[in-house]
This record gives sequence, C-alpha cells and structure tokens, in this order.
Amino acid sequence: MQPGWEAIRAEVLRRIRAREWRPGDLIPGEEALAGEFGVARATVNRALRDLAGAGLLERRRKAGTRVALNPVRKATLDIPVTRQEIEGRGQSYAYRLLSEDDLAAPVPVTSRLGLPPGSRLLRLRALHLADGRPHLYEDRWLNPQVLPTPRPDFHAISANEWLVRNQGFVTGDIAFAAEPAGADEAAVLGVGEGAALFVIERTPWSAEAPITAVRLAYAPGYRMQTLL
Amino acid sequence: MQPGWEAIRAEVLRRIRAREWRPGDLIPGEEALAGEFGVARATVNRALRDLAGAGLLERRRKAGTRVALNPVRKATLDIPVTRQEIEGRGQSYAYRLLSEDDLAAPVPVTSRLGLPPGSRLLRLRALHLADGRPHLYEDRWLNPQVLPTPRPDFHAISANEWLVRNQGFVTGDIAFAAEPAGADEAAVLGVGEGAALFVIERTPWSAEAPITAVRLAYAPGYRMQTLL
DNA sequence: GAGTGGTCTAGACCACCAA
DNA sequence: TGGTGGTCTAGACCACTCC
Repeated sequence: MQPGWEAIRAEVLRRIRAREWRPGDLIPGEEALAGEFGVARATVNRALRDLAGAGLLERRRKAGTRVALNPVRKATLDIPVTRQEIEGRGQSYAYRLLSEDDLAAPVPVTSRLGLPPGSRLLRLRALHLADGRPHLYEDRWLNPQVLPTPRPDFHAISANEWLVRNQGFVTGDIAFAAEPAGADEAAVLGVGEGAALFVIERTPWSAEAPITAVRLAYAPGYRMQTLL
Repeated sequence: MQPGWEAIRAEVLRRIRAREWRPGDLIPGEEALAGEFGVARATVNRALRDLAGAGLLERRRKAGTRVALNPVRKATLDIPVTRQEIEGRGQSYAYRLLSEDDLAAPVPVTSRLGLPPGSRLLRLRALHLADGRPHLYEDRWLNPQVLPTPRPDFHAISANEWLVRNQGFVTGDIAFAAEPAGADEAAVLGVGEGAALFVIERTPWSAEAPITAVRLAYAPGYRMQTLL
C-alpha cells in the first residue's frame, strides 16, 4: 500500500478521534511519523499542515505538533456574485441602480475605510431582483480612486461585479448580522419596517487603498449555507 | 533574490490584477513558470495550488491553468465554542440548561438527520449568558447513539462543548439566517417578539451517524466577523 | 544552542482528460 | 494518446523558538 498524504491525514485523524492522541498531547515529529508510515517527511508535512489549517493541530517550530485543545471549527464560505447566485438557482436576475452621488462620506464610513473625515466618495444604492422580486438592497460607498476615467456605467453592471472583475484578489473584512429593516430598506425591499434582515458588511482593501464599504441587506428568507 | 512560493504567488496575483493574464486566459504551465522564476516546479505548484484554493485559478490536468472567469470569494469563518467566545471578550460566561427530554422528533428534524420518522432523540434547550445577560438560545436534537452510558451531565457542560471534546472532527453543514424571534425565544432572550435574531443551524455528522441538529439564536447585536 | 517545522530542489512516476 | 497537473522522494538548508 502506498499511503499518500491523504491516507496519512486520515490515519492521524483517526488517532485523534480514537483519543490515542488526546487534546494537548505532543505527537511524534515529522521524521518519526515518516519512518513509521514509510514515506518521505514532506508527505507527512503535507498531511499535518493540512490538519493544522483545519484547526485540529497546533504546530510550532522546536515545540513540535500538538493536538489542539480547543478545536476551532473553520467553515469556508463561498461568497458568490449575486447575479450568479440567483441565476444558479434558475431564477432571472435583474439589477436596478437607485442612486449614484458624489458625497462627503459620514464619519463612520470614512473611519471604516481609514480615509480622512470628509472625504468625497461615490455613493451607490442599488436593488438586485430575483424573478422580478426584491432580493438584495445594496448601499455602497466607493473610493473613486480605484475607478478609471471614464467611470464604468453602474447602470449596466453592478458595482460588485465590476470590482470583482477589475480589482482581482484583495484583503479586507466581512461581517454578518441580523438587523431590523429601517424605513428605507423596508420600502425598497417591500417588507414591513422592523422585519428581520440578513445583513453582510464588507470592507475590501487592495494593496494600496481601501476600495469600498458596502452593506448588503437581504430580503427575508435568505439563508447562507455551506459544508463544514 | 530567492523567490519562495509566496513571492511567486504574489507575482502571479500581480499579473492577474494588472490584467496581463485576463479572466479565462490560459497561463503558462508549471514547467515554464519554474524556468522563468528560476525555481523548482514544486515551488510553482505550491503557489498555483494556493491560488486555485482561493478561487482565483482553475486547474485541470491536461487542460492547464486558467484565470477564473468568476472569482468566487472564499471566506474562512472560525466557529468558536460559545464559552470561549464570551470569555475571550472578557465577559463572564454562564450556561443554563432549560430542558432535557426524550422525545419523538418531529419530521423536519429526522429528515435533516436522515433518521427514520418518529426516532426518539434527546432534546436539549439551553441558554448561554454573557455577564449575566442572555446571549444565545440553543435548541438541540441529539442522537442518543453518540452518547456513552451514563450520559454526560448536560447541566455541568454544554452539549456543544461535550461534543467538541468527544466527537473530534466531523463533517456536516451549517447555515446562517436572520429570523424574527418567536414567542418562546423572545421570552427566553428577553427581547420583543419579532426582533431580528441571527440564527445558525448546524447538522454535524460523524463518519457513522448523524450527531445532532442544533439551532442557535443569538440576542440582537451579535455580529460574526472575519477577515477575507 | 539545538531540535523542530517550513521550505526548496531535482528528479520521477502517475492519473486524468482533452484532443 | 500525449500533455498537464498531482504527488512523492531523498536530501538539504534555514528560521524560529524553547530550553
């Protein structure tokens, strides 16, 4: 039998689950395991690195590898472009730009973006529809520095889609919450004021500058789902 | 300069962002890039594999590596044990078991778990408190097959914590939503009926059997946050 | 200081799958 | 069926960090 790194990962996993190696225990070094399994050290390394990435092992140079005391579950979420998400369900997608203004951004927005107070940003409000019904209300403040001249036509393409295609990979943060619908949101989404909305707030950064601060409020019934 | 796989990843990223390689383009093979960067093919492989994992590249044997047309953002969420999450914020943690019953589970629950209708499960209802105030209402159906005899004392340890410590790594699914508080939840959490609650539903499986179906309703104001 | 994991190399074989 | 990515090896050097 040729183990392969996935087989080694599975065996290590089995020993953890079987409590042969208990939380907090130091497990044998890579060299020792390589000898035991009859593979090269790099193969063991690949398996253990994968388990460490999943939060099951904690590895430190010199200190060795331990079974994590508090296995933090890590779930990977896919954050699709809204149009694809809707079309992927077989529904028709439509997008409507509600407003587009150059404004001095309020302080909470500039501080989220790390820009000086009073910076002028492009504010976009838009509605995404699935089968003609309101699906997602988008409220976005966009750093005009990242835009080319002339500006993209945000009536034709959603800002998110344009950014995904033209900004590539970026860092940033993302937060999820449940919030009651405000008066504006309730009207736009066609729900009662105070309805429970699933809200995503994102603040992506490129290497050089903050890109945008966006608040996405989903119509009731939206669920975000993933495998563990 | 010794590139290293992270430098190679950065350079590939730069080319994608600079649109030297556009979405859908076939990029050079590993061998060619290894030659260009003056590193071994394994080093290039590591960098490209990482970018593919992030959703930016699509790789297929024989077909080669392409820049993804629709870069799906992937975010990794940490799902901590509630006690640690609260104590990590410097708040005091308390846990109160509200009820513990052997019941025939309703059909939605048995179907989620893939068990025959009418299966008897252990239902646990519990409240987690932060600084003495309601933080999280937990409604859980637990497969008694995974429990030892005698059963753990779920007054002393929360079911989640017991499972994390004793079930090890499992698969399953997880969903996030915003829902209005029902009458029970509102009373337990001390909020108005219909308040917007952040809800997580989890259904973890071990290799052999479904473990539990749990619904977690967080008190208003809860945010789940992570880096992209 | 020394032990451990992190990474790199040069080469090899293999699995997959588009042509 | 050939080209490409996936993986493995045996060895090496290095960086980090605990002792």
